[in-house]
Amino acid sequence: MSSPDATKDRLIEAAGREFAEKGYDSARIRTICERAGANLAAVNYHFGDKQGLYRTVLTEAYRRRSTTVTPDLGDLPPAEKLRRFIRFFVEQVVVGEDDGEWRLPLILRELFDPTPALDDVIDGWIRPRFELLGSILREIRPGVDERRLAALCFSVVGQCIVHRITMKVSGRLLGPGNPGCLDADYLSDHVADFTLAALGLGPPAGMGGPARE
Amino acid sequence: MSSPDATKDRLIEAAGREFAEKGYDSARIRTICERAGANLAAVNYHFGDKQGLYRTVLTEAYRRRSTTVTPDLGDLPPAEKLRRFIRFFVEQVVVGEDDGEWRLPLILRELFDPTPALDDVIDGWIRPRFELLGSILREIRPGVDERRLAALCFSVVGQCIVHRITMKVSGRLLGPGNPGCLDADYLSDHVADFTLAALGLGPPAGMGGPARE
Amino acid sequence: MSSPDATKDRLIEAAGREFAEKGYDSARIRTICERAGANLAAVNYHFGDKQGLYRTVLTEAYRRRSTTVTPDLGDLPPAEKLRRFIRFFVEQVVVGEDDGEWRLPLILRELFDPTPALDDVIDGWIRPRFELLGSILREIRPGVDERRLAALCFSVVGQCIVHRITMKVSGRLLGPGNPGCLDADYLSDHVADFTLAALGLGPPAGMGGPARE
Amino acid sequence: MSSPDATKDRLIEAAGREFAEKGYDSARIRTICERAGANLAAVNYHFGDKQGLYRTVLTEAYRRRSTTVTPDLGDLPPAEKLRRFIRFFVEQVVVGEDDGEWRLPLILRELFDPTPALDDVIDGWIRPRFELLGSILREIRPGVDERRLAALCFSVVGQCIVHRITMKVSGRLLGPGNPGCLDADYLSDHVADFTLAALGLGPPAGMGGPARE
DNA sequence: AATGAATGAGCCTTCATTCAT
DNA sequence: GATGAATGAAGGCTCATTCAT
Repeated sequence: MSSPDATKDRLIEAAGREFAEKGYDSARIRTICERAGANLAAVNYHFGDKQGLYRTVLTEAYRRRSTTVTPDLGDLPPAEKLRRFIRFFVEQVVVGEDDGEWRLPLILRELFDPTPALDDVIDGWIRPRFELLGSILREIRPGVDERRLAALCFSVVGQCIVHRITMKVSGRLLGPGNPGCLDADYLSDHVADFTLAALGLGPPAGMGGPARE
Repeated sequence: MSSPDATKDRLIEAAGREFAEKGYDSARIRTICERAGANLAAVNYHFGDKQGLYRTVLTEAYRRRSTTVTPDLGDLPPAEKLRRFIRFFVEQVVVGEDDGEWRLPLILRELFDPTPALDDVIDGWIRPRFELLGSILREIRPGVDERRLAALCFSVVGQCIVHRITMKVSGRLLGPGNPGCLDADYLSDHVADFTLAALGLGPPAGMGGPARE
Repeated sequence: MSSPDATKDRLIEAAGREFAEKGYDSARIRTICERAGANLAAVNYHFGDKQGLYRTVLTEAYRRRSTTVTPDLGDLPPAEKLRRFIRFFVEQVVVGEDDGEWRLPLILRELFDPTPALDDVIDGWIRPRFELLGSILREIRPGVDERRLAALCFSVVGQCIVHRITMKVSGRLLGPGNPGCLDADYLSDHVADFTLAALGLGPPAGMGGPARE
Repeated sequence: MSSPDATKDRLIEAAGREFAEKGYDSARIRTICERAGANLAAVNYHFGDKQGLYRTVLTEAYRRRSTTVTPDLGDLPPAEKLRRFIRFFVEQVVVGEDDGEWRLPLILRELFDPTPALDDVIDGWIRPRFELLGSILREIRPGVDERRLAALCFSVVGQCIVHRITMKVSGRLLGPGNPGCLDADYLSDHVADFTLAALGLGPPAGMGGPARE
C-alpha cells in the first residue's frame, strides 16, 4: 500500500515459496495470491500470466542474492578459499524447510525440469558460482584440462546438494539414532575435509572425529 | 494378448517413463495410455486410480532390478569393491534420456517430492544400496562412527547423482567445447579416483589425465 | 449351480434390494453382481442390459406376491373387511429397512420416477389392491360416485404409505421420547379406527387410548 | 447483470427444478447451468461443488416460503383452523408439474433418500408445519398423548402427499373417465371432511356429493 | 490500479457395456 | 454357460485466464 509495488513484491515472495515447494505445474495461483494477500487476478494483472510470474521470480531469485555470490576470499591460500566456498555453499543448502529459503530448491527444480527461463538462471546464478569454484580449483591444479576441472567442480557441488535432495528422507533412511548430516558446521567441514584430502591437501578423510582441529 | 497381463505390463512401463519425465502431478494418464496402446479407462481397471498406478510403478521399479542390487563383489580388496560399486551406480545414473531408464530419475523425484509410496522405495531400493556402500566403507574405515559413515556414503552418492540432476544443463553450462562428464567410463573412474584419494587409498585426484593407469 | 437359474434368481433378489435402496440411476450393476456373487458381466448376459434387469425385477416383484394380493376376506362385515385390508397393507409398509422387503419401496420409487415398466406394475400390483379396496368401500358407501370412491381409497392408502416415506426421519422429527407409529399393530389399528370413524362406522378417533377394545 | 447475484439466483432456481425432477444423483449440473444460462464452472465458483449447491437449494427452498408457513388462523374455531391448514397444505401439493413448484417434491425426495442436508430441512421446514398441525389437533383433542397426536398428524399429512406421489400415475390407474382428485378445491374439501368426520366434528364422509354445503 | 464475476479447456474418474475366450 | 479384460461415453471438478467495472 505504501509503496506502489508492495503487492508485486509480496506476490514474488509468495510465488517463490510456492514454486519451490510444489514445482511449476503443481503450484497454484490461488495459493500464491492468498499467501500474498492479493486478489486472484493480481498475478495476471501484474505479470501477464503464470509463466511471466515464474520468470520474474527466477530472475529475482538470484538478483537479490547476487551481491553475496562471491564470498570475500581475498588473498587466502587456495585450500582456505575452497573451504570457505564450501562453507558458503553449504549454508545455502542446509536450511530449515520453512525458513523461507526457496531460492536454491527452486533452482534445483529448474535443473530437473528446465523451462525457457533456465538460461537466465544459468547465466545469472549458476555460472558465477561454478566459475568461482573453477578458479579456486584451477589455482590448486593449474594444469588441469577443462573436462577434469568440470568433474572436480561437480564432485564438490554434488557432495553439497545431495543433502538438500535427500533432506526429507535422511531421517527415515538413517534411523532415529543417527543425527544425520544436516548441520551446517558438521557438513561443511566434512565436505571440505573430504575434498581437500582428495586433492592431496589434507589428511585422509573419515579417520574418526573431525579431521580438522 | 499373448500374455494375460501384457496390457498391464505395458501400462507400467509407459507410466514409469511418464512419471519420471513429468513428475506425478504433471503426468497425464491419457499420455500413459496412449503410449501403452491402451484405453483411457485401463488405468482405472487395472490399478484403481492414478495413485494405485504410481505405487505399482514404484514397487515394480526396484523389484525388477533387485537381482542386480548387489554387484558381485566377492573377496576383492575393499578399494576395488568401492570402485566397482561406483561403476555400478554410475551406470544407472548416466544413461541416455530416452533409453527407457526411468527408474533412477523417478526415485530422485520421489526424494524431492515424497509421496506415501516413498517408504516402499526406501526399504526396497535405497536402503540395500546404501547399506552395501556403508559396509564397503566400513571395511576401509573400521572404527568410524555412524554419523561419519553416513556422511561418507553421501559424499560418494552425491558425486554420482549430481550428474543426473544437471544432465540437461551441463552442456549449456560448460560451453560447446567441453565434452562434459556424461560418459560412464570417464565419470566412474573420476568419482572412484576422487573418493579413493580422499580416503588415502590412491594418489591425489585431478593431476591431469586419468589417475588410474 | 444346482438349478440352472440359481444365479439369475440371486441377481433378481440382489437387484431388487439395490434398486429399492438407491433408485434406478444410482443403483450400481457392480454392487448387484457382488451381492449376488456373480460376475460383473452376468447382468448383461442374463438380462441384456440394466433396463432389462429392472423390468424383470419389477415384474417379479409383484408376481411372487400376487397370491397374497387378496387377504381372505370371506363374508365378513364390510367394516371388518376394511380393517383387515388395512392391516394387510400396513404390514407391507411397516417393515424393517433391512428385512429384504424391497417390493413396496421399489414401487414407491417407480411412482415417483415412472419408467416404461410402470404400466406392468400398475396392472399387476397396484390395480388389484386398489380395486379390492374400492370394492370394500363401495360396500360401505353403495351410491358413491367414482371420483369420491377414488378419493376415499387414496385417503386410506395415503395414511399408510406416509409412514414408509417418513420412516427414516420420523425419529428425528418426533424427538427421542416418542415411540413413533412404526409398529404394525398400533399403526393398523389407528388407521382403521380413523377411517371407520370418518365413515361413521366407529367412535371418533383419538379419544385417548386405542378406540378399539 | 442488474443485480449482483443474478446468476447465483438463477442457478438456485434451475437447480431446484432439476433436483426435484431427477433427484440428487441423476441431476446434471450441465443441465442446471444450461437452464440458468450460466457457464458449466459457475456451480463450482458460486457453491464449491454439487453438494454445496444442493445444500443451498434446500435451505433456500423453505426460507423463501417461510413467511407463509403459518396461514393466518387467528381466533377461528379449531375445526375451521384445521380446514384452512389442510387447504394451505394441499395447495402446495397440488400444482402443475411445470409450475416451477419444486419445493415440496424436492423435500419428498429428501425424505426418501436422506442426505446430510436433511436436518436443515426438518428444522426449518417440516417441523414448523408439523407443530402447527399438532397444536390445532391438540385443541380438538386436549388430552391426547404424544404418540397418538403424531399418528393423527400423519393421517392428515398422508392423505395430502399421497396425491403428489401418485400424481403421475393416477390417470392411468383410474381410467380416462375419472377426473381424479387433482383439483385443489375438491381435494382439500375431501381431506378436511374426511378428517373432521374421523374426529367427530362433521358428518360421515363420502355420502355422495360434497359433504360441505 | 485493482477486483469480483465468469469462462473454457482439460483432467481424473465412473460406469454400463462389449469382446474374446 | 460364464468370465476376465477392455472400452467409449459422460460426469464432476480444477485451474489459469479474461471480462466488466
